[in-house]
Amino acid sequence: MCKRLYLCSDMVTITDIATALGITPSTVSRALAGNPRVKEDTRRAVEEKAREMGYEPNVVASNLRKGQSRIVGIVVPRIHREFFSNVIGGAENVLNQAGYNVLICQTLESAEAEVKALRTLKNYRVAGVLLSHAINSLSGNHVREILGTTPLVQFDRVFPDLPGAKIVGANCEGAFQATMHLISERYRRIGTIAGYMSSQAYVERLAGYRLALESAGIPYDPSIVYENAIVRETGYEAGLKAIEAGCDALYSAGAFSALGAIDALKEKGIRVPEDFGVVGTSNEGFTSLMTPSLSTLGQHPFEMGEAAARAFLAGSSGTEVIPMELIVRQSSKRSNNG
Amino acid sequence: MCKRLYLCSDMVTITDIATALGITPSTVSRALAGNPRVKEDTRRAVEEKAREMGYEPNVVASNLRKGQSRIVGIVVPRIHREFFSNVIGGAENVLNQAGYNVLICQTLESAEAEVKALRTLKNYRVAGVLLSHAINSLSGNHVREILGTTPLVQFDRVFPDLPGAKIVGANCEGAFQATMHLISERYRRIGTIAGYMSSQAYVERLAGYRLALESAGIPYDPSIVYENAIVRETGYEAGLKAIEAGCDALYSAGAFSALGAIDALKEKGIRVPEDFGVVGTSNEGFTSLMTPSLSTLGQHPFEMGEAAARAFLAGSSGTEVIPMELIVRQSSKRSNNG
DNA sequence: TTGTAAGCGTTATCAT
DNA sequence: ATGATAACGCTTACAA
Repeated sequence: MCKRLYLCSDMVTITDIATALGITPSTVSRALAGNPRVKEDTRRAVEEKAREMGYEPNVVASNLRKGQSRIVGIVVPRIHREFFSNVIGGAENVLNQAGYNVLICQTLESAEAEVKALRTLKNYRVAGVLLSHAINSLSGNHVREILGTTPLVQFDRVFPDLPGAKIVGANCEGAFQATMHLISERYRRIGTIAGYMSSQAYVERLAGYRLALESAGIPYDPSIVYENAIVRETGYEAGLKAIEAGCDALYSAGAFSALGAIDALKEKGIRVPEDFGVVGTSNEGFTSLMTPSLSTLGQHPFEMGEAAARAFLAGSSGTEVIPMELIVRQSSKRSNNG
Repeated sequence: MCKRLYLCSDMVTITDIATALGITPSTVSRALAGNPRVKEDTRRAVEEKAREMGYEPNVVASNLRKGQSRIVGIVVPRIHREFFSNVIGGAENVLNQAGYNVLICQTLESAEAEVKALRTLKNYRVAGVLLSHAINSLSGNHVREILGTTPLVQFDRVFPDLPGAKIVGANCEGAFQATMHLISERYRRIGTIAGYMSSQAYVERLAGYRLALESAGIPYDPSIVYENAIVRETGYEAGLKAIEAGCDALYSAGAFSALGAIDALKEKGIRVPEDFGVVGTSNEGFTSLMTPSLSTLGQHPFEMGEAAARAFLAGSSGTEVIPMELIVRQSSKRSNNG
């Protein structure tokens, strides 16, 4: 019925190869593993037979025996966010080259889903975990308790109290720069869509914003700090409030929330950037395509992913800071009649 | 040194629980697996001890023993494309609920990477594979040879000759509708950015485009069919050529290529939609945000992912067609003056 | 250079 | 209801 008999039985084992060759599984294992303690002839014979029989190694068995796997788990809030999918891309890039595969979990910003994902990864005895926690996530202690001794690299959204490698953006410096830019463009009442204060990244951005104001002699006004989820809808609401509050600019700690704010401004007939300046955060693809194009504090997600992967591979436990880069586009650039 | 001794040794096994309780691993296994053939008291004792010792099951061992895993591999060209990350999201949604986890691989449109990914998944003895092949991918036969008897669900970009479940968009109907829309908006010389003819999805879109033209009595003109990669740059080039060729509209089989075409039109001072209509494919987020906003043939990636996952779970081998939906925005909507 | 044998942690079969 | 035992496929001392 079936021409290539070997391929059909599907699950060829090293024992099958061994018996076919009249040798033992150990030798086959060694030959296939590139162990030098095996005759050149034998190795060739084994390799040929393996190919002929369509052998594919069973990494499950191999992992069990070796007590380790070549899978790295990546846990992110949502994979369809460009920022995160690029982080994943960068990490995968480095990890694949090092012989690792990647198991991706998304938490959809749910703390319970995060716990479940971490537990699942632990149960697979993954070699390590790269984590960016859900916005309202549990404490660092809890993560550590689930993960036990599994190596952990945190990125972007990190628990500062949790030991181990961390890759973070230069949030404070970046927000400082973004806010200074708005000031230098002669905006004077600058509010901020600050994000969730449960996450260190947003705390730092707020700090940078505040620092910029104060260094320019502008008093910090908590009434125009909008602590919100950084999605389009909440950005829209913050935009409305900022208008009410007499703001003429907003620094948003997110990109989609900046978009929402611009929705509100357009709706109210307020011109951007002439009457109102907006700078967002994260260089999502749409930011350069919308009208007015959105000035934004670009992160380097691909590099962040690469850095996280390298930190895992190196077993590092330090904190690496990835610079941010202010990309000035239309939404914050007043015409030059200064 | 360490307070919670159990948590520190990290790898508690059912044998540890068994000895701690003075029973055998078999009983512990049964208790944990919810096997009814175990006394209620014992079950409770085991569960408590397991919790107390911080036991986490070793799914690697379990998988090896059971000869199957609860991992489903998903292979896509690039995860950062919204279309694919939404497919993944939909599939993950369904699969997680069914107790499966998802191993994601991206091929970056490279046939070799695809082979490697499939082989890796096979080596992990995944329960199944959901695949959207790289644009210049190998033949269906080759896929089947690598995967052996591993269940396969193809989606979006499928090999028609390969047996098994397929989830596809209504490409022909959709492209027909998109092109008819351009015709009804009184565009008359309509070109197309057709994509790679090595992929069935694009072949079908081209067929739909052609069908629409012919049904409207417009001759099909191969000289304004631009078979290209559907990225922004090639879209730009196609846009330039379409202008040269005297077109007044383009149906693009991709979204980014439509964007590129509009780049070219803007550069040449040609007004969209007044002088030139454009419809793209795939409802990427940016399409609604750009100016002019891009009319596009929306797919339903999330639903496609769900359908693929369900097809896997059901062991189905039929072809399911996910409808497409024309979203008319500015880029193809001429002002209403007759 | 190769074979023998034990074991990774779990589950399934067969006894008891 | 529980225990003993083997097995999943692979790796690795240790022995030969």
